[in-house]
Amino acid sequence: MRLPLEFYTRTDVVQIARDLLGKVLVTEFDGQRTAGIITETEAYRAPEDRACHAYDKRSTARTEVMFQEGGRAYIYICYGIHHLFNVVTGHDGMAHAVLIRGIEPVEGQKLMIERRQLLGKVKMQTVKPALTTGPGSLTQALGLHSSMSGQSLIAADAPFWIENPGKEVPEQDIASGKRIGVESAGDCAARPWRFWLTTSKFFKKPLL
DNA sequence: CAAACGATCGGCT
DNA sequence: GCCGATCGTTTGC
Repeated sequence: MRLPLEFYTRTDVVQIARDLLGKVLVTEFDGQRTAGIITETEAYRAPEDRACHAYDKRSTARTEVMFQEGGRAYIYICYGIHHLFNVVTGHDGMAHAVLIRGIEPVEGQKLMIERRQLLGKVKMQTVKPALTTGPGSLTQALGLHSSMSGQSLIAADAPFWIENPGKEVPEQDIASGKRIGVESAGDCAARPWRFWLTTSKFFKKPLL
């Protein structure tokens, strides 16, 4: 079943980042469906988290969606090329989000490979970790785009959503460490707000 | 209006 | 392990 609004509007974004591991991210539009188990996440928590785009309550045209009620997508472009997918959480005005950094394909693998060849100019022919590991890679595989930022994950006609497959992820299968690429965030850089499923091969290497 | 800067990726050494 | 690509957003003058 799809995760309900109440899953996203909880106030502890770090807990939500943990809870998203093992859940299934599904995209379905233009008659094409792809899905993958979420294997790696990072929590971002404005206003005091310097690594967050909405740090110090900074609201711009780009980050405005982060301030809305949880249960939407915040998708932005990084390094001019990569579209990074985040799940907005918390109440209206909170500016919390979880970056999805890795998925393990479970549906539409062929389509994922086609999209990666087209958008990422990779020559991959089979499913392997590089297909959907890394925040910029999984959005290509799932067909997600920054133009979809602000879309609801709850609406009946949503083009993408997250499902609960029903099986619990054992606590011992979850590891945590520093977030990646946020060295300039001062003391916030040390926060262990990155989580991954140790039972999967679909997460990035740095383990601390 | 100009300039610097990324929550990265993939190829090559 | 290192390095260049690439461009929308933000910030500074």
